[in-house]
Amino acid sequence: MFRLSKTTDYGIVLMAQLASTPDRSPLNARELAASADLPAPMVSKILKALAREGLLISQRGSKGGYQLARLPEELSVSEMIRVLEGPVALTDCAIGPTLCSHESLCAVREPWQVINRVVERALADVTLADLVRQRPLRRGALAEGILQIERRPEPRPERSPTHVD
Amino acid sequence: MFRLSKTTDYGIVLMAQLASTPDRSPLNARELAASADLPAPMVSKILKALAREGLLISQRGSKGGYQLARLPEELSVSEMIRVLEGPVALTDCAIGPTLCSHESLCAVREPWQVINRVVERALADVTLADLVRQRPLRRGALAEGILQIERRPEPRPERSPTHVD
DNA sequence: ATTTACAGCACCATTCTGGTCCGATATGGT
DNA sequence: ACCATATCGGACCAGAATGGTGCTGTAAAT
Repeated sequence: MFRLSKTTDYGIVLMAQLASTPDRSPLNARELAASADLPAPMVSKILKALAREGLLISQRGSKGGYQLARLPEELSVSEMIRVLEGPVALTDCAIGPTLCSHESLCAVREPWQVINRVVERALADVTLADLVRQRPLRRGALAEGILQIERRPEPRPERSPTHVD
Repeated sequence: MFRLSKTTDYGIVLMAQLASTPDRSPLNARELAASADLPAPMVSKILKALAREGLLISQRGSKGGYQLARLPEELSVSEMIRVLEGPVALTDCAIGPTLCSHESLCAVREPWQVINRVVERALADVTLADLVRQRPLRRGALAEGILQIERRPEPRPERSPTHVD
């Protein structure tokens, strides 16, 4: 269905939770799970991964917990996705050459790389700080595009297909 | 890994193949599978789905096959993805309200909807005609953004994390 | 009537995902 | 020193989704 995994979804919610806490004392996994209403073992697992990858700082022992490793302004959605989900690659050939055996035949490779870069940039342009703010977007060409989209709700009408799962 | 399914990937390649054939006589599943070097039963299944959803016109019997239902300029990548993969929804709450039980707690819902719209629009702005063309992009604010991205290869340097699978 | 080729559907193996659990280790407090 | 608290690093598991196959039926052309 072209969606992020729950792991990533939860992970970003947890990061946002950490970013929106006023003080910077570490929060432990149980507290975070409770305040986000997510399954505790799952939360624990995700936090571990985020710490291992350097997006969170972990503190062991009593009074331990997790803190953001950087300022919310310096943590992009793209990076969180990459850490939890792996690299953004809509198709195999979207990253680079010689990953797909059909290269010589397939004419669609290069356009995919462009599309991929657009999506990645859209995600890189939103930071954790934007997520916990009311009006979410600020800088960059794509942010401008976003605002334009918000103004005109349906620029090119496309019928919603009668798709059944 | 945040990627499209093979079904969608193949489907778009097949659509592109049909868009790039000079004459508009129908191509059958076997021919398409051979020229794209993809497993024939899989190709057949995907073409059926595309025809059922109205993106292709099927012709039965001998000399039958598949044709594009519309001009390549009128078939967007977003639509092909939606037909083959389902609606674009990066998270559960990205579409609308009351799909997620955490709404009252979660502060991240609205930003996700915006991000989702950006991604969807990026995909809606590229048509099948663009995919089979050399210089792929034309109109719209996002297309401009894409060209800008192409000019400056790495606008905001982000370290590539030492991620292992 | 025969051949060609799509339509629909059931089926299967493998992988991925969401979720759980446990022993080890580090820290703070008593 | 000891204990409670928490993270760390695994293994582990059930169920769903994915990629891929096969078969029967039906429409069209010769």
